[in-house]
This record gives sequence, C-alpha cells and structure tokens, in this order.
Amino acid sequence: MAATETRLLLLGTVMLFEPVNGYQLRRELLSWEVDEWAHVNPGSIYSGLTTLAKQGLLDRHDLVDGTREVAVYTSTKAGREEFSRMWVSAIEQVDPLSPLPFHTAIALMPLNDREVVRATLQTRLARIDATAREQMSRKGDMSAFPPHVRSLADLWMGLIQTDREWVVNLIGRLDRGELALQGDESSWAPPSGDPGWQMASDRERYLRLISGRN
Amino acid sequence: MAATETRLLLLGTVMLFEPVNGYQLRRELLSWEVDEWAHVNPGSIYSGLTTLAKQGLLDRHDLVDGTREVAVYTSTKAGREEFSRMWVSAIEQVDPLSPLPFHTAIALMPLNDREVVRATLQTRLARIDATAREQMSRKGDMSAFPPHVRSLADLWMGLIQTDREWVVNLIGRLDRGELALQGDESSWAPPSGDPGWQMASDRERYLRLISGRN
DNA sequence: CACCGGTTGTTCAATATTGAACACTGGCGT
DNA sequence: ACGCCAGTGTTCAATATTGAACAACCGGTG
Repeated sequence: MAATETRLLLLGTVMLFEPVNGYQLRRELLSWEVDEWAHVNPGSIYSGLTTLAKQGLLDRHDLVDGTREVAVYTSTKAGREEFSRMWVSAIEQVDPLSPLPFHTAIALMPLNDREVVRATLQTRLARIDATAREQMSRKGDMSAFPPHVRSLADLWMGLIQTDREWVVNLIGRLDRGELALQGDESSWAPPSGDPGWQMASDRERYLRLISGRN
Repeated sequence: MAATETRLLLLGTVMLFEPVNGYQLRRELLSWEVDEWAHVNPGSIYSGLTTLAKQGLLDRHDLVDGTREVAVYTSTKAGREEFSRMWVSAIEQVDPLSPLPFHTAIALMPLNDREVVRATLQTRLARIDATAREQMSRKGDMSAFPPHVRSLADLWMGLIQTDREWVVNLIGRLDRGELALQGDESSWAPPSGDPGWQMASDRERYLRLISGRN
C-alpha cells in the first residue's frame, strides 16, 4: 500500500462532507485540482472507499434516492481515529522524496484542532533537525559514492530546509490565530459558490434517508 | 503505471551492469540505499524485469551457470532508446510533489553524455521558470480557496526555487568538467571495493555464456 | 558426515491501481 | 415526441505492486 496518501485523502474528505457518495468526492477533488498533485483517478476513489468500508473505517449505506440506488458513505469512530493517527504520522514523517503525504495532510488540516496541529508541526520541526544532523554526520561514508550522488544529498538538505522554514512560518500564523480550524466558528468555507449548495442539499437528503433506517 | 521511476531505474541499472541477474540488481540497489528513497522491493525488481523483457526493452537469457539456472538480462537497442527518452522526460518534468523521477534520473546521469545532460538541465530550468510564472499569475483565482491551501502554493514555490538553485549549481560543475559522465575516462567507480569485483567476474562469465549461443 | 545458518536467486497469491466502459437520468432543441 | 448530449454514479478486466515464502547451494562446526 504505497498510497497512504489516498487513504488519508479519502477518509478526510468523507469526514468533511459526509454523508457523501463517490461521485461527489470525485467532483470535489477535481475542483481542488487534487487529482493533479495527489494522483487520484476515478477508479481509485471507488476501490478505496470499498476497502475502507471493508476495514470498518467507513460505513456504506445503499440508499434509494428517488428512483436511483446510491452508495453513500459516513465515517465510523474507528475511521476517525485512524484518520487522526495517519494525519499525525503524515505530518511527522520527513522525506524530501515523498512529500505527498505531508502536503495531503496539510490540505486536511482543518479537521484537527489547534493544539494538536501545533504540537504535531513542532514534532516535524524536531524530526527535520534530527534528519539534517544525521545527514551531516553521514557525509563521511559517502566518499565512496560518485560525486553526482553526493550532490543529491545537498539537494535533499536544501529541500528539507525549505520545508522547515515554511513550517516555522505556518506555526507563526497558527499562533496568531490566522487559520480556521476545527473548533473555530466557520471552519471551512466550501471552495466555490454553486456546487457547494448542491452538495449541501444532497447531504441533507442523505442524512434523512440514513436516519430513516435503511 | 505510476512507477515510471522503477522502469527508469531498472533499465538504467541493467545498462550499467549488464549482463546482470535480478539478485545482483537487488544487492546493488540496496547498497546505494536506493530501496529507501525510491520504493523498490525485491518483488518489483523481478516483475519489472519480466515486463521490460516482454516489451522488448531487455533481452532475457536463461543461462546455466555451473549447475544453476540463472535469468540474466541485457539491454536491447529499443531499451536504450527508451531509457534516453524516459531520462530526458524525467529531468524536464517539474513537479515539486513527485520529485522521485528527477532524483532517480540524476542518479543515472553518467549514462548520458555531457552535451545531452547539459541541454536537458537547461530545459528543466526553463520549465521551472515557466511553472513559477504560471503559479504567480494564478494567485488570483486562488482567493476562493481557504488560507492553508493558498499557503501550500508558497511551499511549492519554495521547493521549486530550491531545486532551481541546485540545478544551476550542477550545470556549473558540469561546465567545469567536475562530474564523470559517459564518454569520459573512468565514468563510474563502483561504490565499494568488495562486491564490485564479485560482480565483475560474474559479468565476464555471463558474457562468455551468452556469446556461446544459449 | 549431518546439521545449521547465511547467501543466492526466484516465485507467488493477495492486494492495489488504472482508466476505459457501462448504464441511467434529465433537459433541450426541433 | 424524438434524438442527442452532458452530467451522474459505478463497475470491471488488465496490470502493477507487495513482501513473504520458497528452494538450492556453500562453508563451517561438532
């Protein structure tokens, strides 16, 4: 399972919009242009949802909406807990060659509350510094490698430092209360006007259908 | 096939060591610690080799080495051409969220000659600048996105600029003739003393067995 | 010599990913 | 009323990935 970021993204997006169906998620992710940077094709959404449901992290409700059958998903307690674990670990994991989990987690930041976010980002800083120190001390054994490979290590250092500065800046903004998170009023304004309302009304209907025991 | 970097890596490493068997590649990649940063498990090596052979990019020779059967691979003309194409495109492709193809290609740099490397890196620079400009001009439509997402765009910019500076520096070193490439004398000293010699003698034997029409 | 454990070399079933294709709805022009 | 096309919602067969397990060999040790 290379795609820890797909799991994270799906779990998180379901939590943001639940109850929600696969197509709505697809559209939402497209509108964020997430498909471009994370690599999410329509197929992975549906199979991902099936897998998460099978693992008990999501509940699947087969609703009859008008004349149509729709598979609508909600998060379970286990799913929300798993999301938290994965989110923390995606933020804490430092790997300049696989930045996707980190970026995905940042995009899902508002699902957590301020203290957790702050603490986790601090841990990332510590991990970055530890990685940098370790890299430095390993410079010695690299003498056996050809020069262009040693050069790559410099690039990694540079990327890590760029990351570090950005995180420091982000923590600053958090402390100044600049970013809307879970527990604040108005935590996430849906991206654009129109489709948002559409989703909201579907959401209401799905809620009623589910509570109507089906 | 998300793993264009696996194809690139396998094709390239075969070209470096051919004729070579799967286990030797596995060991070589482990000794570079490539398995850590690219994500290469033993399994992918063998299935990757099979696929490349099926596509005519590698030749598979089923040799009898002493009492044992060994599957030994060499590159085909088509394979070497495909490698060049993939290498160029991995260097030219700018994506701060999937840096793996680029880093993989850099590690395989010595398989190309100086002019090609230089020209391709220049193209990357141009692409980086184009991406940065495009990003800047899109800042406007991002006003609909929540602030933490807009923030991510700044991180991307930073990562791209770090990349840029490193590439500029690399081109400088190339121009000063500092890096050993294809066409220079002594293009790649095998990483460490011992296993290198072992590989070399296997290589000689495999060469003889193959030319002995089997 | 019988056994052990490490290295060599590979296969395989379970799982994940891909993207194309399917099937249905609803509106709109004629 | 008809045909058409864009949107909605999902499935599926082909392919790729994973990592654990397999099997054979080699060199020592008791």
